Amino acid sequence: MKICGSIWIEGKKTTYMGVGRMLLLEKINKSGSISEAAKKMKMSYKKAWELVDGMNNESKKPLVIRVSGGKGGGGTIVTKEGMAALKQFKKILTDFHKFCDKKTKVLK
Amino acid sequence: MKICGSIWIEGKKTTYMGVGRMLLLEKINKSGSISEAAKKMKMSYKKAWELVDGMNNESKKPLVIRVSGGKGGGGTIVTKEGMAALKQFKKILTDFHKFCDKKTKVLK
DNA sequence: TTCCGTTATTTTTTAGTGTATATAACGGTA
DNA sequence: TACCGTTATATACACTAAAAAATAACGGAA
Repeated sequence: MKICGSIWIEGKKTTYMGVGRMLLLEKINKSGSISEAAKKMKMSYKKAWELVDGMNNESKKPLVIRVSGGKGGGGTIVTKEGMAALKQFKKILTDFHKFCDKKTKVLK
Repeated sequence: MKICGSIWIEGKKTTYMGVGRMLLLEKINKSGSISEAAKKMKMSYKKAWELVDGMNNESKKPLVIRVSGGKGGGGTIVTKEGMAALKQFKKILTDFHKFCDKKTKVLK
């Protein structure tokens, strides 16, 4: 028996940040491309684009900046705000895992 | 912005206890019937039966006892162990809600 | 024996969600 | 201008998960 769970940050209309979005942002940050990140995630480009678009809409300042056309066809970079959001959520996530582990020990 | 989440107790093969199962058990306890509880939950009987069956399988001692046929067609009662499991999970749930509220306040 | 309402099980239908596919738009570079 | 690889967008398809529906099994009571 083990306590499991999931946690996320809810915005006005949709989810602002969650585990999937976190992993996606990290891969965008590494590759500089939504399409590349989507491949790594084994996720359709459309799905990845929707997640990114949703996050940007929920945030005052965009978490990523997307460029279409130009050198190399364009690309996507994670902004300072995006990196901060990542850090913030990771902290919440580790605390949540601690919470679950603690509750699991009490369980039996 | 608000921290949201869900939490449950995972057994060996499937979920042992969660919010849906908790509500279902409570309604079975009131009505003495899976089919009646399923109606209240606006859930198909099959789904309710599968949840109940799964819980019983995950537990050493059954959380409910089911009787098919007989007076009134049969029925289902929640055992002492079932009530204890309910109480245990409710405690975890309220602590989890506190956790989320606390994290939401820190959020900004 | 027949009736009743429940549990138990199988099959069919439906709804929703993600994927695949195709196409357009973009804008710097050669 | 033509090319390139990306972002952006629409449409059609596939698949899964849930619900709905239909049927069987059960066992006490009349």
